[in-house]
Amino acid sequence: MTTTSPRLRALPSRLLSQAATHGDRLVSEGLARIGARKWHYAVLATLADAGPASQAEMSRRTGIYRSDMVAVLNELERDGYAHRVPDLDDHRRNVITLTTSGTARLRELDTVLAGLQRELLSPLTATQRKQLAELLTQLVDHHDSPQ
Amino acid sequence: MTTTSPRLRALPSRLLSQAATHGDRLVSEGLARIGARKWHYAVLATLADAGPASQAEMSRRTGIYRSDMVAVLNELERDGYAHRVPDLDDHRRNVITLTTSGTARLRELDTVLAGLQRELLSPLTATQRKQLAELLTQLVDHHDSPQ
DNA sequence: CTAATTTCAGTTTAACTGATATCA
DNA sequence: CTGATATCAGTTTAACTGAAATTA
Repeated sequence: MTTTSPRLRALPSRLLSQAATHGDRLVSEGLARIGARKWHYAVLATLADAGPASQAEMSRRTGIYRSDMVAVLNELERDGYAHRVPDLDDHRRNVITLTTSGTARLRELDTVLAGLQRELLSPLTATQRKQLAELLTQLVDHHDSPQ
Repeated sequence: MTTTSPRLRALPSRLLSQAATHGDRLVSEGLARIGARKWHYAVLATLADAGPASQAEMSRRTGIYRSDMVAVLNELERDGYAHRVPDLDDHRRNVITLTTSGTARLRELDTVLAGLQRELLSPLTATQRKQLAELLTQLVDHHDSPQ
């Protein structure tokens, strides 16, 4: 983009925005090539790491809006990666579970995503990548629970 | 947001996205309180730092689309912060210039923005802030001109 | 004729809100 | 009755595309 103004170039919020836009595009395009989207990964990874849950709970765990979660699960179910099963203990809920091919799909997405992250971070050394992750985690955690 | 999955939590592209979203919101809300938007700042700062230019050139310098630049300049002109003057040497162009009150407005925005950046980076030490800016600049520059 | 400029009108996508029906 | 859930329908905003009119 070749920003000309030094003040603009150095503005942290703008640097964050630009880096994030680039990362998002890289990830979106990379996942699109295998017919996936980042929300798919978020749901599959969260199911694998934190176990089955209701849609509302999945929404809280991933940050995807309850209303958008419906569409994501429709797609994952259509493709056979996740299942909705009515919760017998609480009939308002569905229990979302990972299928066997969902687990396989997650492995695939993990591999593809690892490559995309490597591409995104290619100008940085291993130490710098670790530094960046730590700094960003601090920012994000502070925002999640200031004080 | 309390992301539960370790893989999600550690994903650099997601950390970037979340930090950027938070920063953007902070900046947008902060600027809105004084009736400004980040595009206004981008244009005023670029005019001050790199001098008058045509709209197309301003678009290249700031990264704002030529089509969106029209609306931004309409607002800046309405508020008396910038002027459009027809270029006598090239009648396709307008020359955009900063007015006196535009310069004052820029000073105001600089102050407000500095406070917002401080808020955004509040969980980081001065050294960490410098580190973060350097790492992000490396990412952004590499994307602007890979190789 | 080709290319650049300003402008307008429009698309796409993500993030978000609100409301409804069902059930605890 | 209050509150949570799944779902649907819709808004808002930023990022982006396309094309027309003018001039180099």
